[in-house]
Amino acid sequence: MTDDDLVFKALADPTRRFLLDLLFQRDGRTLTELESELEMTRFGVMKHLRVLEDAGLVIARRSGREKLHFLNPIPIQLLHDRWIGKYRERYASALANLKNELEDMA
Amino acid sequence: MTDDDLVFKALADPTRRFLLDLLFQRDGRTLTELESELEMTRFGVMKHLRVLEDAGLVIARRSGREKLHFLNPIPIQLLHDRWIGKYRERYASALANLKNELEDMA
DNA sequence: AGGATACGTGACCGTTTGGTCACATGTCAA
DNA sequence: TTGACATGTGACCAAACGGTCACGTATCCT
Repeated sequence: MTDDDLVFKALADPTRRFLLDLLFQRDGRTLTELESELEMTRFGVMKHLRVLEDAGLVIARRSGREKLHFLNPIPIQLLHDRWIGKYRERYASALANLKNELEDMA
Repeated sequence: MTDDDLVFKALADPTRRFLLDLLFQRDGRTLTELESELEMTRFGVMKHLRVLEDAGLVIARRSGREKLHFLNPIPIQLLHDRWIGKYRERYASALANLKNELEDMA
């Protein structure tokens, strides 16, 4: 499985995107803290965090008996650079074409 | 299921991303034409195209006995605007912070 | 020391997903 | 009009996924 695929798959679940949002608001939270924001058992949240870690979207650091979770925006940046960007360019050129057609009609 | 979720889920499969790439190269292809590029039966490809259509990433038009498929970059643009963009900003500011720290060390 | 706290593992289970197939419908062209 | 072609439907199956639970380990605090 390629890196991009891990990231795309990780982003495919709404609970995981919500976790990213939580960490976006405030970093360095523990598992129990994140769990308290979700209607789900600790184990479910743990599994999701695992997927996010494997994709590199979350980086965790042990501190005593706690595990602190941090957001890593770099995979999303890379995804954008080598995949999403080109489709946005097409969107832009599509808009430009439409603009030209409208002007030709006038 | 929200629109964003449909798009994320559609993008989560490598075969579907490959189909988008094919349509990005050249639009308006028929199902059989797309099938010939994949190691998969026609039915598998049909299912994937269905998912892409439901997410709005592909728009199809019937022409006689053929069905022509077109790429629609707008959902990706929207996804970027209201989701991916903010994580890229954090990436940018993280880079800026790193730069500052390096300069302070000098 | 010992109880409370925070996290981890493996098994388990229902649902979704990716893929195939038999069969059916609509369309073109001689 | 008949045969070849292009797409569609529903059933089916194995694998992956989302989620829970019983149990276990490490750490803190008094």
